[in-house]
Amino acid sequence: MPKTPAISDAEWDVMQALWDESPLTANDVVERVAEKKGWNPRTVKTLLNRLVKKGALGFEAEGKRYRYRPRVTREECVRRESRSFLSRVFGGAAGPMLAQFVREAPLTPDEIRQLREILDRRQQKGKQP
Amino acid sequence: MPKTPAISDAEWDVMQALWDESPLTANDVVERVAEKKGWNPRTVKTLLNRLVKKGALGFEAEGKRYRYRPRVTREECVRRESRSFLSRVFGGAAGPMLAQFVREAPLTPDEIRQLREILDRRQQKGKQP
DNA sequence: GACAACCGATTACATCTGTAATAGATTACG
DNA sequence: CGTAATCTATTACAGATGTAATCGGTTGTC
Repeated sequence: MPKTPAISDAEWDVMQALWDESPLTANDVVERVAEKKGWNPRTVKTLLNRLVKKGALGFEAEGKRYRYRPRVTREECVRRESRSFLSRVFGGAAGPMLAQFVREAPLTPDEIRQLREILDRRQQKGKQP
Repeated sequence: MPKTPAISDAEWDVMQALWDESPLTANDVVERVAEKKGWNPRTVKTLLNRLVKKGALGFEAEGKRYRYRPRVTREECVRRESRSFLSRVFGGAAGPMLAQFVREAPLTPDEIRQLREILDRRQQKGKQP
């Protein structure tokens, strides 16, 4: 497993676009994130470059342009960010964090049902060792 | 409501100490976080200073030393970080985020029960319009 | 073939962060 | 009192970040 590099706020937007669909050319990425974020296309190019340097993205040349694609999975990065968030803000205690969100986050009835199911399954697992 | 300033990783450790107990002198804070984090006491002083400048901490002089205390609540900051984390990593969708954590986070049976209860209450609320 | 358009590479630059060290004021000790 | 110890304030400094602009090569256009 390649260690997932640190990915900054702005860089996340670029990664998300490429996790949603890849490979993409720089311009493809610009189309998907630049206007949404109010960024200059140059800014997006810079971010792509940095992400390549960090090893988070790779690319193949296609004629004079590049086609970028992730070299780290979204899951790895999500896990890393989650751990970091959890330890920074909740001292690593998932329970209280979840309690807060489950109490306050906007959730559809369906999502509530799904979460209950997941918890049910976990509870069952715990019962029969 | 004072806008909560951005609080960096290292600064969170200092804030947590002061949210747990305040006011504290610089040395009190050093005692609580420096060794745990392997920081030089100077580093803690720097962080205290920056947090004062940011408006996250206030202090009263007590003789030649200061007694620091938070000027923003933990809740505000937690909410801010949570929103930021959620939108960066999960595009703002709390449902999937919770699903992932509820599936993978280490939770005690008791925590699982509590989460179920919270969900139950929310489900009830939804039923009676 | 000349010039414009486009692309990636390099450079810019102010902030923020992590991590201290030094300076200056003050106080406590001998 | 004078000197050392102790505080806070100021300064340091490299790396990360946000946000671009410029350089240099390639290509498409007339």
